[in-house]
Amino acid sequence: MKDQNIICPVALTLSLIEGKWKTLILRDLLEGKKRFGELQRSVEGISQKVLTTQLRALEANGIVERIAYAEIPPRVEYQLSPQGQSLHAIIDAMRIWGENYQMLDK
Amino acid sequence: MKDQNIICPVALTLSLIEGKWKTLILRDLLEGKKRFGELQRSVEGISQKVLTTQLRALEANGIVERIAYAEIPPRVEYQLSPQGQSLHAIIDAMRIWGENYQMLDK
DNA sequence: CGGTATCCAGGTCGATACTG
DNA sequence: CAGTATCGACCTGGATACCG
Repeated sequence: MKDQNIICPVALTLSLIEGKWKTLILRDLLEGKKRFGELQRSVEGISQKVLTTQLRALEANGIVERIAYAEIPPRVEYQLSPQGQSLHAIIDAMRIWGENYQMLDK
Repeated sequence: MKDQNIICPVALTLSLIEGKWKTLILRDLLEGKKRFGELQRSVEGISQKVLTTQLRALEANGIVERIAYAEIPPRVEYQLSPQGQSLHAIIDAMRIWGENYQMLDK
């Protein structure tokens, strides 16, 4: 957790969802529960290591929940926590803003 | 502009406001027009070089406007563009979310 | 299947010095 | 006052190989 987050809640929120991949992961998890392999396919171009890192970070921050089944072969599912679900409105707002922004050319 | 922004408007929006300093700069500019030196004092800890870089990036993306006066000593003011103003709701939403998040300890 | 371990490349940020 | 220039440190992310 960065130092500035203490004084700037905006930076706090942002720190939880920023980065090259987190929004893409969240976008997919907003659709519902997903397995590790599913995420790796839907978040195109991400490596195993980085997907693991990002999911661990989201989990540590209470945004996603990890459910491991004791099976052979192993199965692990990820889903948004209630905290994560509550980001839905913000992500939607950013999506809409981004779509408008795109239409003004650039 | 990153490649994924083409397919993910959320990532597009995020790319414009993320980073260690941009939210802090935007937070201050939401209050109104500011001079370079004012920003450097209110965004505590930022170096001249980085503040310049960040402002240039925000300007290039149409979020802030730069007004230089041909005076001695020089005077430069920065203010949000209409596009930048339209981020207000999103930044507010993130601030509120962050405040709630903080209260759940962590 | 769902990870770790290792090593490396690129970019961002910081410190410092200098300038119109 | 409001920058630019230079150099170096750190950190994120990428490639690849291996593991329970």
